[in-house]
Amino acid sequence: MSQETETGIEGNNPVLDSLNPDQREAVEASQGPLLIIAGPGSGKTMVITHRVAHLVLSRNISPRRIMAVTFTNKAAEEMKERLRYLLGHDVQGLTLGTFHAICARILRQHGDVIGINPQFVIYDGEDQLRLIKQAQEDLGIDTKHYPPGAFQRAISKAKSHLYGPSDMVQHSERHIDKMASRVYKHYEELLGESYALDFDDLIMKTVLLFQAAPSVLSYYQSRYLHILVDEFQDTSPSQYLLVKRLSEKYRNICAVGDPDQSIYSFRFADIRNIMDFERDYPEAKIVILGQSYRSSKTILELAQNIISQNKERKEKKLWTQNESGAPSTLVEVLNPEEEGEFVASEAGKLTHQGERLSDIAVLYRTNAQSRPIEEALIHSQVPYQLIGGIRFYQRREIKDVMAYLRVVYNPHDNLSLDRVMNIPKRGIGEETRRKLRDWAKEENISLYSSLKTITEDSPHPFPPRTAKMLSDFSLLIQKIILPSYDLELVELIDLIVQLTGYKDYLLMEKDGEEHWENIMELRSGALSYTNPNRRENLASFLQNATLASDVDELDEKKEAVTLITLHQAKGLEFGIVFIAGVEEGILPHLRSLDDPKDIEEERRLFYVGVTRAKRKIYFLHSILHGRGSNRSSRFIQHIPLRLMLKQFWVKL
DNA sequence: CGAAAGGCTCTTTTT
DNA sequence: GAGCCTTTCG
Repeated sequence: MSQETETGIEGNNPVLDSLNPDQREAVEASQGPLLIIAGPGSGKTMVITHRVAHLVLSRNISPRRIMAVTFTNKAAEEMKERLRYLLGHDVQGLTLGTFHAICARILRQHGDVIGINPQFVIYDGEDQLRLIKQAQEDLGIDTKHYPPGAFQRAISKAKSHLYGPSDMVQHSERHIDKMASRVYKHYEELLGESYALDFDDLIMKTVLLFQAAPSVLSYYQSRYLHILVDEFQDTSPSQYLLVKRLSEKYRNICAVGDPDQSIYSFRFADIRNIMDFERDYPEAKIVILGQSYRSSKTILELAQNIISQNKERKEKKLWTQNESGAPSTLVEVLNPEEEGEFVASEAGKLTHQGERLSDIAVLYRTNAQSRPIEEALIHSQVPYQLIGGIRFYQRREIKDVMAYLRVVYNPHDNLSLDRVMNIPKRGIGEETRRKLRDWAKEENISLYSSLKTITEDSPHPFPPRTAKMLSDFSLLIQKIILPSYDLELVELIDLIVQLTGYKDYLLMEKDGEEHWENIMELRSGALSYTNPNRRENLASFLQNATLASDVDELDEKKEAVTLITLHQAKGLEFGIVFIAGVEEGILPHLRSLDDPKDIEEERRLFYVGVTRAKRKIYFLHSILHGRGSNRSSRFIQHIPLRLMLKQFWVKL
């Protein structure tokens, strides 16, 4: 995939010479708001990177004065890498990262203005759910009748729109909304007591900080002469407001995205942001990147054929100078197991034809679909790498150790302390923990503080045996916390594992070895944290762990088939792409069937999948699925034969 | 009151 | 199959 210079004049500007006229325009327009609508494979990442390089090299703008927001940490890393190449040295001072990472940094630095402890910990979805559950219990709201997940969603939605608990009921008198508002309010109190923020808080509180402290806002506004936002179609209202505020002074905001690839509405991303952009910045320059350097003509045409069926969209022309390429194939198999077997067998054939496994991917709608494919690949000894599923940092044993580390970092993190209190099992059960929570609440102190006051002759509400267990645990935590300031991160992990007997605990259970190996992997990850400031090390280790995404783990060079969800595949490309489960009920997903808007999003998701491919796509449709039979997806109903062949696959 | 074992339900996508 | 809950035993 090499891109030729189209100017015909051999320049000496490595930042501009490799670009086509549209890309070049997008890179060079360095004054005022700019909206780049970038079709799949149109060199979007290159444009953003070169734009930054151009600002630094040709416009003499200090990297310190540029902010670039990416969708994943991996994208940020890659961008850093390419900038290093273009500039010939490391970029110093550039603000580059995801919304969450950038906001976390701002809040650690200036959050104290609105009462945020700079040592805050970040709660992920699971932590969030447990805390909401606790909030419900405190309020006496039955968690069975009112599932915590529903409140979690409601709260996340509110936060993404910058609504506080009281805003929730303002527009509604419904019983359930009132209840949600109460849960939200108490959940906030619990977060505050633990010096914790959830994902949505990172964005929301940053906006609130800017509102409460104009001087802080003005500092950042003056600093950031240029702001770039990638994947703009997937920003939430709070994220959009954030960049809008930040760019108010210079109005040099560059938004890059593709409405046809908007697939995160469930995370409250709002496609309207990209429309609002033109309204909010009427003077905005708009550049459309329509030339694809990725896909063959056949694939691009097929993709257009699919996406053009969406009603809610603006037509945009895509073209390519790539060759026509082979038609794609719709493969009908019997069941999901055979889907896997087909992939395994075809991957074998493809490698014989000179394809590399690293250039093959299997895309699917739901994580659960990966299993039969994995099994077939294992059986046929085809190496693969699975992205996502049960994420590394989400595994129980990893979260256990991380919880200990969090307690060391911030002993007031009640949730983590509560988690760790009986892991490994040390006789402090559910009932005792609840009693301790209630007691701490009465005394108006943190769990940690209450734990420390328990001695033989101090007043406490526990029977002697239980009190002994609690004070023993308290001493154990002291033994970890006290030396922690003098220990390397790895030594700290070792100390935790050793003092708690965590290894034996793990090995007692089934698959213990496997779990223990994960701990060892965590340990080797900790080795790379070599900041002489040990607190800083711990802080960034914890933060990176919670903000890490699955795609960050992807290794493009690895000689293995990549297994990945359609959502996570956004932004990636592969020579050969298999899309599994191209069936009604899976793609489009069952849960989207009754809302045309959701169907359109599913179609965009399918479009994202299709446009990952450079040379060939296999659509897999298994006729039998779980309990019943499935029709093939409506998304492939009207694709002409010259673009897509049909094939029945029968296992030999 | 805690731990272990067995039965139950539910399962979209994720920073 | 994983997490959640109930049951039963210590």
